[in-house]
Amino acid sequence: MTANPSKPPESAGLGSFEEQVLLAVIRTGDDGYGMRVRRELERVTGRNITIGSVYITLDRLEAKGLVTSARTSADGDSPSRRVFSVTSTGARALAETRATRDKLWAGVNLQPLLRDV
Amino acid sequence: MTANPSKPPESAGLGSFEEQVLLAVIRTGDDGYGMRVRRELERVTGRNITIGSVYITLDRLEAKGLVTSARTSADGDSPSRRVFSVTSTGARALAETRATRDKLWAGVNLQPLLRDV
DNA sequence: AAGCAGTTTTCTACATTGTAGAATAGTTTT
DNA sequence: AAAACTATTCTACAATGTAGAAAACTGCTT
Repeated sequence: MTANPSKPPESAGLGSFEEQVLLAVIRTGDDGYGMRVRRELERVTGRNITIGSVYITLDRLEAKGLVTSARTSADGDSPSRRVFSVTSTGARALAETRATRDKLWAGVNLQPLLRDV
Repeated sequence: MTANPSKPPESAGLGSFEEQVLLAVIRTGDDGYGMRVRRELERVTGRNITIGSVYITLDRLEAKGLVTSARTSADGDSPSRRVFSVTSTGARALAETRATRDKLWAGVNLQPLLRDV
C-alpha cells in the first residue's frame, strides 16, 4: 500500500490494533502517554500488551496524522511525558471504521454457528 | 510488587479484513464462494476489493480452522465452486473480537474530537 | 557526586495480515 | 475452436502486529 499523497485515502481503513490504541488514547483523556495507554488497553481487554507495540503503533498513527503528541515538562508530581491526542482526522477514521463494520454486522446472527466446543 | 496479576488466556484476535471476510461469508449463506464473497464485500462496504485478497484471506482463515471449504459439483445451473462456511471456532472468534471491541468503545464519544474538515 | 531503582521512551527484528495483479482453469456462447 | 466469461490460484510486496531489550530521564539514597 504505497501512500499516494496526491490521491486522498478513499479510507485506507484502520488495523484492528490501531483502532484499539486510538480508543485507548481517547479513554485516557489528557493523560494519554504511552505507558498509560498500555495500562488502559490491558485493563479493558484483559490481554498482555507489550509497550513496544503501543509506541510503534502510536508513531505510525502520528505519521498518518491520526494522533499528535506533545512533550510535557516535568513538574513536581509527574515527569516529562509524551502525551498523545487523537486528531479530528483520527476521530473520523474511527467513525468510518465503525460505520463500515456495523453495516457488515447488521443482520448477522452467530447463534446457529456456535456449536459446542 | 508489579508482579503479573495472572495473565488471561491469550487469543490471537482477528485482523480487520479477516473479520470482514468472515462476516461476508456468513452473509452469503450457503452460496459463499470466493467471487460471491467479494461482491458482497464490495456491495456492503462500497469499496473495491481485489479477488486475490479475498482468496488469500480465506485460505489463511481455513488454515486456522475458522472456515472450511468444499467443492460443489457442477450441476445444470452453476459450475463447480469452492464454497466456504464459517466454523464454530470462527464464530467464536468473531464473537470475542466484537466483545473486546465493544468494551473499548463503551463510553467513547467522538463528537468533541470531530472538528470541521 | 555516584549509584540505584523505577518509569517512560526508543529502537530493532521478525511474524502476520493486507493488497494488487497476473496466471491458470473451467464454462458458455458464437 | 476461439472468444468471452466466471472462478480460482499464485506471486510478490507493503502495511500492520508483536516481542524484547536498550537507552533516557527522574528522584532517592549513600
